[in-house]
Amino acid sequence: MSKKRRNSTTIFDIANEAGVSASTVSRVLNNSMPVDPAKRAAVLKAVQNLNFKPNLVAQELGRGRTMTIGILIPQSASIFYNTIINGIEQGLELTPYRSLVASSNYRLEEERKLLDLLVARRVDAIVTLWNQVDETYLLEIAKEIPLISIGRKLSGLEKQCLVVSNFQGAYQATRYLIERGHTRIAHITGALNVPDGMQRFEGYKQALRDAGLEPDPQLIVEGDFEEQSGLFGVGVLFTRGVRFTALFAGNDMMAMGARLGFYRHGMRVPDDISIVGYDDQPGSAYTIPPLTTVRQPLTEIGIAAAQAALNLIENQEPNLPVLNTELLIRESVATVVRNDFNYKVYSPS
Amino acid sequence: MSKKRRNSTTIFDIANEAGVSASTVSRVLNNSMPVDPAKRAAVLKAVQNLNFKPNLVAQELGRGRTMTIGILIPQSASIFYNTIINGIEQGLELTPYRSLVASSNYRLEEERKLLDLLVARRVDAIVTLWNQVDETYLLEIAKEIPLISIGRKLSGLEKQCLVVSNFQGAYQATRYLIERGHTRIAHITGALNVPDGMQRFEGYKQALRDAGLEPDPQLIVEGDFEEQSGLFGVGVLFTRGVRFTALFAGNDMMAMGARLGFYRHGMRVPDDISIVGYDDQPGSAYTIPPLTTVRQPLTEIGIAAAQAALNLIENQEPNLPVLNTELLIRESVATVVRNDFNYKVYSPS
DNA sequence: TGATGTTAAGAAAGCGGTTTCAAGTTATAA
DNA sequence: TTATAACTTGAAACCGCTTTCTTAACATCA
Repeated sequence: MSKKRRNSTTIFDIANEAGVSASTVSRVLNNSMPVDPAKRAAVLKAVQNLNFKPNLVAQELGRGRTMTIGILIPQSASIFYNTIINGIEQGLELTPYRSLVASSNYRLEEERKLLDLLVARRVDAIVTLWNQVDETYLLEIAKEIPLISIGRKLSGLEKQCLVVSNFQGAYQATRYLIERGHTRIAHITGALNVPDGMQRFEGYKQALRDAGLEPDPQLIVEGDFEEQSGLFGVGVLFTRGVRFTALFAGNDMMAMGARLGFYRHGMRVPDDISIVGYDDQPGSAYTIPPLTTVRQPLTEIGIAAAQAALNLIENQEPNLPVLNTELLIRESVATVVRNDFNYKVYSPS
Repeated sequence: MSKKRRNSTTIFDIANEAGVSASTVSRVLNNSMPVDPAKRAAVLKAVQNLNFKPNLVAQELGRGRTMTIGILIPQSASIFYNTIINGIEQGLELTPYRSLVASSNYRLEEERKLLDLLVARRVDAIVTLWNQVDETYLLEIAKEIPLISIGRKLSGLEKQCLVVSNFQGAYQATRYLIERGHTRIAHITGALNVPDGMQRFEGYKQALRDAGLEPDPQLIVEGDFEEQSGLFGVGVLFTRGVRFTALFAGNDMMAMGARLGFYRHGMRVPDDISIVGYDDQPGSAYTIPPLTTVRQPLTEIGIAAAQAALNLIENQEPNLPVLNTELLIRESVATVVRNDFNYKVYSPS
């Protein structure tokens, strides 16, 4: 069980081979101090000969810094989060820092454990994505380690939080449908126990009200961000026998589910029904028809988070920007000639 | 720049507080040896009081093992690879091992660098996914560190490689189309400079030949696994003015691109044209219509790889299973009444 | 009861680097 | 030419744990 693997050539072997001291080897390898060219060459040759790879673990311990930014995400098999991670890595590219990602797969206790793990690994900073850990615990950690929170506001730590307004995005989407002449706009919400779902829901309602339309409970179905619930939601709307010409889905996955629902009922998009999604997930540009949706600047978010984390490490202001959503207009929305007295009526099959 | 963060409470602080030696603290924390219950309690209390989190880096150095499996993937923002990673993590769940993933984003030099990084981090084993590094280099590494290669055969290391037959999957898909009465089956290939693309292409051709159909170059377009090339491929087929009733795409993304192409030309799927994809990526069950596709058992691949890596660490046979593809029949294929003299003819709008 | 075998627990030696410290060299200035 | 400053470089301490070595206390057996 506890076999050690203590064999690798060390800095001392190099020192031997090159006829210098270990300190010198270290200095050559790190370029941390001037070294006699001849010795430097000797060291480099020895490194070559013995195929020496410095032990990063030892380096980290010796230096007391790991040059690592820990990233905590809710789910690894998600392009959404991974796009942000890509952004973070882009932001780290020209620095000596690396990233270390941990995924909780939506399990709360796991999330906390992984957070502990990152701390135990002594990462130099932590970036969390839509985490759900108790705020007090997180604040505790933030006292010790530079922390950036994406997708979740932490009270007292506003400057270290980056949240793209869901409200605004949903408002934008709904507003757009209204402008295209839709007045009966259904909404399949995201999970309402997470802020994003709720905030998008609020944005939807506000846009309606601002246009003088009262949100109709009959047009609202609670979903959970999964395709399944989009499909199901359409079923619910149909069994309610309610009329609507457009649907705003809490995210693209549900939009796709809903779109399948319409397909099953023989309804054409956008001719018979318009759809707007949220997230612009990869593939949304290739749905039938290409989906109009709200895009969050994921890569930019990642880059900004990385920069902020670095700033924090250097004891500077995080300096997070305000980022906004963008409505990507594709082909899933049709303009309707507004006619308040003559809605089309859709009924199940 | 080189500010150290040498503050955290150590095992010695605990030892002090608890009135025991550091060794004892270690023994309590690791349950590695029996310790007097009173002292154990004292240690545990001290750990509580001082909110002690052992330094993982120091542990790793001290033990000479990191309890970490390094994973090298070509792209992080890909559900395909991440599903395998999930599998690996599942396979590691009940063990003391953790995973560390590194993504090269399809950059060859980066791939090699990351491999070096994993080695430098002294991971206990490495799992590579469809890597492209020079084989000799990889074999070199495999001599030092237990290595499992997924998606790529390494000569001389067959037992440590897990490759699900692309040939078989493609054969299966094509065969299915033939069985449903299709004889004019187009193929948009994957990137032909990677084995997967080529092997699927071969499987397609073989299935045709085995059915007495000669592959028609006019029906074949080279793609690159991206949606874009699927869309483009359909355009090419149309401008060729060639007739076909079915399309086998090298993967689901290209199938989606192609599907959009058909949509643009006003063709219905599957009524006018049948499609089969490859990979069963998430969302493929929710395309319009739901896509018939070839599934690779990704999670199982991951689990198997994890187990094999662990075996290797324990100096046992890797024991990788043979895993097969599965054809998921959904709704994108129609049966045609076979009529060799009366193909439908499709021409660009 | 004395000799021997077990055990618990502290001291100390790693692990493989980095960095401080001090000494030895060489360059600079007077 | 000599005193002094500026570098290079090796020795040694250190990072925070684990693990071996040793010793002291205690149990076992004849």
